[in-house]
Amino acid sequence: MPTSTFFNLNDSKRAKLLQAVEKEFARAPLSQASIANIVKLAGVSRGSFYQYFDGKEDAFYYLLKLHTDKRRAYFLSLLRETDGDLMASMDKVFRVTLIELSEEKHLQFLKNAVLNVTHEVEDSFTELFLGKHNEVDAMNQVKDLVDFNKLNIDSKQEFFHVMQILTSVTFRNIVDQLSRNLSREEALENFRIEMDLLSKGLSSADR
Amino acid sequence: MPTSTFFNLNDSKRAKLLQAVEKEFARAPLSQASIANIVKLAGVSRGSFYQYFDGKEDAFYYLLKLHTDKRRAYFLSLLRETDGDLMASMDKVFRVTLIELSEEKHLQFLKNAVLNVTHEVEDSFTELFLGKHNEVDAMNQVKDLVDFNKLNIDSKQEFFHVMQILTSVTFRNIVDQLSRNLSREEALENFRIEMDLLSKGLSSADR
DNA sequence: TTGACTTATGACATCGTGTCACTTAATATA
DNA sequence: TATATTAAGTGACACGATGTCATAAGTCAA
Repeated sequence: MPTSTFFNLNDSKRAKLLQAVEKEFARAPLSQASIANIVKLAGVSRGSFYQYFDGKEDAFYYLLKLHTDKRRAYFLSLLRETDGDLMASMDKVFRVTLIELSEEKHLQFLKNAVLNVTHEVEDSFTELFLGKHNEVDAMNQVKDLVDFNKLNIDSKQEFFHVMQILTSVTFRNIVDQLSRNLSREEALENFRIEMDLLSKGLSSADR
Repeated sequence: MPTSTFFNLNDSKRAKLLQAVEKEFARAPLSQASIANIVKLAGVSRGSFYQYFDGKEDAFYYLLKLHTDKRRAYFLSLLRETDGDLMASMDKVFRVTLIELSEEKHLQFLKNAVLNVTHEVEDSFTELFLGKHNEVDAMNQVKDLVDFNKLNIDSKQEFFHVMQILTSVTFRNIVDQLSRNLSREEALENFRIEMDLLSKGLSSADR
């Protein structure tokens, strides 16, 4: 996390910094981004950067967190709108993310993030839906909203795994769309097929 | 891919090189590994290294490929043994991988690879089961072996997506085991639950 | 004004990368 | 065998990036 010094900054300076960080991480993936570029863009000295952040990873993950926090809030609002229909909410969030990825100005940053996904990044996306493993609140928040009757589960313990599965598959679909440059229609169709398969089950024995 | 010069090397020298590469990537993840260490371990000059590989990424992915090729062959043999039972084969491959990860000497290298998974690494693992997207052969090899009657699919097109789903979920379970340091029992139990859920379907509506 | 504390700076030591002119070895050719 | 040609091996070097540190500048309260 950024230091308190960073959060003490006045709004405009903080914003300028974040803008510079985003621009650099949009230009290049984490491993190739350079602090020299960030400080040049932000118009601050190299020393200052290290007073705000631990290093470029710190800046990167903070920025990513800002993005995922927003999406997470959106996901929760969807759960409310759909009376806790998990599959429907997941479906909607996927669609909206696809559209945003092909439009919004943050595209290139997110693309770099997704395509160079490290374990931490993937976790960060998992948090999008589940919240931190230790942050019991966040997980419970989702739990409270979901209508379990719409799900084919016997115990509440299984719910956690349903979320794991849905997150893995959804995330993979997003990565696929970006890396294989699928059209939006193709990506949506692929996702629909996989959600159907998940709904109805993969094994004929269980029918 | 390594250069032809590399493949022209005599066996012992090539082996020594690969050993050095593996040792360094076991010590540190891709981004922190250094070529200086590799050449020191292998007893060759820096210039030579660049005559064999394009850079450290090249060496890393080549080594990873050697590992996944082996596992892929094993997966195919399992499909033969189980008369094309996809779920059972997947289950077995997961179990065996877990055991190997906690025993074999390659543990640390694979751990570093898995935990710092970039998109390419994940793809590489997907290839484990599916083969390269362009390598039609490999995908067909799997297709030929799988008993479709055991799967709840209407078309052969859906088979591709079944594989995608199973791969994502299995891969995520392996990552989880390593990153959260689960006991083998916990990891197996989690995986069993998720495979069951996948088999029977997530939605109550489809029952 | 002084002192205490926070913020800002950029030069610097250190390390890693990729290249290149050059040497050495191997192989072919006459 | 002598010579030409091609392949393999080398390490010094230029370049760029990182993280630190001594020092300067700003802020605020007594």
